[in-house]
Amino acid sequence: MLIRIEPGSAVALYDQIAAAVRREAAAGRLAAGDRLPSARDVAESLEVNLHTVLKAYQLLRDEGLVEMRRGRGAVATAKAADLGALRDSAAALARQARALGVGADALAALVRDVARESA
Amino acid sequence: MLIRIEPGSAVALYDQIAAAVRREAAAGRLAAGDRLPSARDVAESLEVNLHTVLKAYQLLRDEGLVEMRRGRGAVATAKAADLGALRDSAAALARQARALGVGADALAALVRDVARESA
DNA sequence: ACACTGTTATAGTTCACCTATAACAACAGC
DNA sequence: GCTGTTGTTATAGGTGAACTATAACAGTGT
Repeated sequence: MLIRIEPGSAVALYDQIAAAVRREAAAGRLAAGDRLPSARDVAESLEVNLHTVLKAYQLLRDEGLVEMRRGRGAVATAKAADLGALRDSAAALARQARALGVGADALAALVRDVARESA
Repeated sequence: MLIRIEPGSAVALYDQIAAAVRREAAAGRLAAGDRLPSARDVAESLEVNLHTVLKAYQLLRDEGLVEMRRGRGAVATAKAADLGALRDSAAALARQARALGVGADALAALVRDVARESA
């Protein structure tokens, strides 16, 4: 499983890591039960602190995409696989936004706002 | 024009203010040429620093939603009105996400990620 | 037993965010 | 032209999240 980050980006490192995992799930490359690479491995690979990776994993756990236990690691849930359809819809929205000249950050802010209203 | 914020929220104040303006635009309550309330007025009204409001306005300017000049204030552009259709699509996506149990923040992160890929 | 995993604790650094104050420059209206 | 309003720029300080570093702890699988 490939995780890449941009160290100089404005988005937090743990957010980038979580997003990378979400992307994998949404692309259908994460079946229920699949193990994520250990936090220590990812930390070493990305040259990042262990806690930063764990924070990303815990964020995904709060979202219900993975389950975590000591000794066993982080395991993808059934919910993770459901993200595929959502990603397709999101891509359609992104195309529409791009046609209107609306950037990624602005669109994300709008979506977050709308999603919170209906919550 | 009504702008409300949550002081204790995790999202930055200037982001909340910008989101409130985007919401107004997306709801069709901002025609091209309409003036936004002056930054000083908003700052006093929200009990927030002037710079915080100006940062929100400058963010909207970078997105092309408003134009700003000294003495004249911030004025909505034609692009602001186009957000209506986008908001409808975003609402549909939000419903789909909600059905899958995906939260607002996770959805926003996914959308930002997808939108950046296609950029 | 042993190596591996996440969990928790403590402590320090860095930097975005927010505030506060002040002066400056362009526009609108009288 | 004068005056008040507006955004712009500058400087400075406080606060908290993010990130790092190190260490010890506690389940899990082999």
